[in-house]
Amino acid sequence: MGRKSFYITTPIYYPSDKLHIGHTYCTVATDAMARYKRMQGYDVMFLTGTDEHGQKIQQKAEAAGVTPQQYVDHIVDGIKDLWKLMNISNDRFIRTTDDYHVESIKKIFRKLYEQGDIYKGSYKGKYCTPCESFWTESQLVDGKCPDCGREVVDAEEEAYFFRLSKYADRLVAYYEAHPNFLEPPSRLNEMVNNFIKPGLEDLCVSRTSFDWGVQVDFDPKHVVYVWIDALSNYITALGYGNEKYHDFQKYWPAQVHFVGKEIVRFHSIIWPAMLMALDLPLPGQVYGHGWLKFDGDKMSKSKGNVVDPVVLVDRYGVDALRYFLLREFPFGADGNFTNEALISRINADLANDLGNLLSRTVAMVGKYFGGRLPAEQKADPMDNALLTMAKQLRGKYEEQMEKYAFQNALIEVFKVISRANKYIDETAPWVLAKDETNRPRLAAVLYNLLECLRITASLLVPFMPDTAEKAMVQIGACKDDFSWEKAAQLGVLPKDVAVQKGDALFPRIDMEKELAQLAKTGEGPAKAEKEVPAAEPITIDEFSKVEMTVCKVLACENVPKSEKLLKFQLDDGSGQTRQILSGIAKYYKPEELVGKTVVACTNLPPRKMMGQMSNGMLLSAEKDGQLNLVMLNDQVPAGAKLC
RNA sequence: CGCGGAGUGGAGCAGUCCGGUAGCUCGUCGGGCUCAUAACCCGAAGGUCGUAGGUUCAAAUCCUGCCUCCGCAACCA
Repeated sequence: MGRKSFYITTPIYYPSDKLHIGHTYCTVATDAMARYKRMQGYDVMFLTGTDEHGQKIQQKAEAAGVTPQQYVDHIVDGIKDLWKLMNISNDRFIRTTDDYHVESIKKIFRKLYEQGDIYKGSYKGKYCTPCESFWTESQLVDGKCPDCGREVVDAEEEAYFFRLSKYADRLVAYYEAHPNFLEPPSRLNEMVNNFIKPGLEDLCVSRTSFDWGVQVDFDPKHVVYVWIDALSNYITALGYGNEKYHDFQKYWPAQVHFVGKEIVRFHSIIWPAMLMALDLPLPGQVYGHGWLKFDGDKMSKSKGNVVDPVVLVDRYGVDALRYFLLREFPFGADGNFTNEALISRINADLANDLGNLLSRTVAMVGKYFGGRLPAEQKADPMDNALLTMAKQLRGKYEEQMEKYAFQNALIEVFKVISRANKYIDETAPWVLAKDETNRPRLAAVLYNLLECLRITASLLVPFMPDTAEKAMVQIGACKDDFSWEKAAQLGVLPKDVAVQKGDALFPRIDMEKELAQLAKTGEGPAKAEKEVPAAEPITIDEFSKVEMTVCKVLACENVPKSEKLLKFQLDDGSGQTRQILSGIAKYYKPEELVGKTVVACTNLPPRKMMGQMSNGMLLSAEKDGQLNLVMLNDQVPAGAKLC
């Protein structure tokens, strides 16, 4: 009963697409932490889930021809399967479409409204009647609709706002009083400089432009926007505002929210302010972990470099991937994912060091003692270096784990594994085995090795649960021998312990073959997945709607502060100069284009970029990162239409 | 002057807050061992710590300028 509680969360993921290795990374880290705390005896609540509302889902569902609920149900099933595959031990899984969550959100919204922290306001702006679009002053172009260029009228769109500004001072005071609230600290500076110092504005917390969300019950035209809907999951999942669960008192406030650095802002500013408004305690810490990049590039679907965890697990096993993710990358900083690094880790650490240590130790017990050690054993001073290290390991490990420094915790564990391998060399059991009189000494050496394996394997449980269990069976230990308490003790296994030879924990991987294999499957799975839907046929009528006009470049210049844009003044044969912006600054210098004959699509709606109008699109040809502007023979006159 | 991060032996990183023998992993080379998953153990080579100044008895570490790379934001119709 009196057990201390530990509440830890992942973000709730947005199921508009399949999850990738980045989500897996965060969830695995949270899982390792949760398992570690359980091992220490905490009453752990580990929550993950999905954030299922919003316009994007609604649109995707429409495109797929299903209801939003059907759409998310399908993806969420996949997410749950993935967590099962990754051996994630979450205690709860919250979906923002769950009834109890919806009920809580309505209550929270109403409460904040009634106490004045949410008020009904409006975006003042302009409305373009033909386009049925709402624009703010700053979006207008020359005072006209940025889409169609027509006149707009004054209009107001009503929305509910959260008084975020009211909490700015309290937030700053809180950060000062709790310097560890946001880790790593560099992220806090970013928040304060970027968002708080310039002044916090009240936050729009409802929408009328789509309806896939929690309806505001006292004003059904509105749905609650993501901030309140999603962030509140951390408390609704405990039963705040609903009757589904009843352990809010027990677990809140959370010890830590693990989040990606892209959403640190919401968790370190909006979420605390909301909690302040609800008069609830703040979470102990928000930890913004880094991102995984792939061969140096940011992962993104469009680059086709998204790593699929399912494929990696199929090839190397779940524990290898879990280990790699937490060992290779410092948790707070960005990391670079490469297949070479993954295989190299598996071979060097898991196969050569850990797996081989287990294998050779168990093999020797089998070979020299038929699988069971004799109780008569003889210690030696040369054992001390190893045994001391093993005994002190738990302390060092704990120190790192408390800082969420998973990679350092694992380094400590593997130092002992490494030392044990060296110990085998120092003691040379195969030499001892040649002389019957050395049997007690030989038995002691092997016993010490088994004890080191027991301690290290038990501390690896949070990281590699399956592997640790396999090791446990092989060294003849039982569950009880793997407790947190016994991880700091020696002499736990019975002196006459019996081992059980098993399969290699991690077979060595042939790096070259494997890389070739991965390349064949297409840079990992990503390329295979990137199936471009077959171009949809269009009719000749549709095609002929596109107006393409030959233009002469009159002038061309860079757009200030823009990396990508060039600004063109074109003669399109109409007698008027046409301005077009094009994102090709990386490929062309402005001066080399003057006088050229180019082709533009001239019946696109005007569009504003970097504060300037663009009336059309220049045609270019792109392949593999190479881009060429379509240029025609200079004989072709301006104004000629392509047909 | 939008915000932020990073430049350390062939590769990937630690060390930078709190100046004082430049450390780890992989790779390379040489040696040892044979219990083990061609694994393990020992040793060696290899670095003007991006660059130019400054502070100091002393700078990878503190200060200033510059260069390069990366992310975020706004643009890539």
